[in-house]
Amino acid sequence: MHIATWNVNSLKVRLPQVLDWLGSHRPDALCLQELKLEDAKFPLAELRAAGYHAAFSGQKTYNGVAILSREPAANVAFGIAGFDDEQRRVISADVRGVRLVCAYVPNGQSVDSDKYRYKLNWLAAFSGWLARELAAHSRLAVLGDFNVAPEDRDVHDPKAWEGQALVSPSEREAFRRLVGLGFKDSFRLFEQPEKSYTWWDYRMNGFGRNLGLRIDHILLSSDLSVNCGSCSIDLEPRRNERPSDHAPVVAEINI
DNA sequence: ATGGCTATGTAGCATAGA
Repeated sequence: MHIATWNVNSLKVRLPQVLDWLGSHRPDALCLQELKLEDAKFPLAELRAAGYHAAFSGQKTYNGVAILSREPAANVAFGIAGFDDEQRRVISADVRGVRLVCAYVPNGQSVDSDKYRYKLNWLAAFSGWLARELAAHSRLAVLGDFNVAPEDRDVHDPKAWEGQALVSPSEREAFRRLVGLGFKDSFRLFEQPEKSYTWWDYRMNGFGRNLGLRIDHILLSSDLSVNCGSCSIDLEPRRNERPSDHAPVVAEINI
């Protein structure tokens, strides 16, 4: 079973690339973030024609998440139970007996902003809810744009980023606490190339110079992680014309 | 170097992203 996550930064703009990618990789499930479109404009027919079902939670202009799957998803749920949030950032569903949580964690902007406080509150609520989800689903995967680079090796220039949003100690602590509920960062289960990142700034030829951050992750519960055969970042779509600023991450689970 | 680039909403720029 192959599962993947990709922040597409507008599904409207990136739809041809998503369809291409689905065609060449045929994942069992693909989690998308930053759809930036309302549900009425979700390209269901095009995805169905490509052989994929979709569960989605969209929003005009901002946010929006979806789970695409070859087999229809079951038990679709929206948001974080017990945490009221206008922003469409979480969708969950069962695909082939695995509980998938697709998440778009807030960016946080800067550490002295309201958005940063919202991010930390959001992560606390997310962790509390995931603890309950983990108790209910032994086969649980959390995929998405976490907007946290967990360690200095996930940052192209740790000195330059020190103390900023995405790498600040409080965010990293929140990420560690979340993983500590009983997950593995699937990417770190394996030997990986140095300077592996999933996001690069559009400006200053960030991708060409590999000035990136690893902020998109696939977290696996113990029952899944022991059966994880690989996890890798697919750099190819970042080389496309009009690319998303994020690259997809793919994990293979032998179940 | 507080710039640089992209997408959206909406009509010349503002906001957001990371």
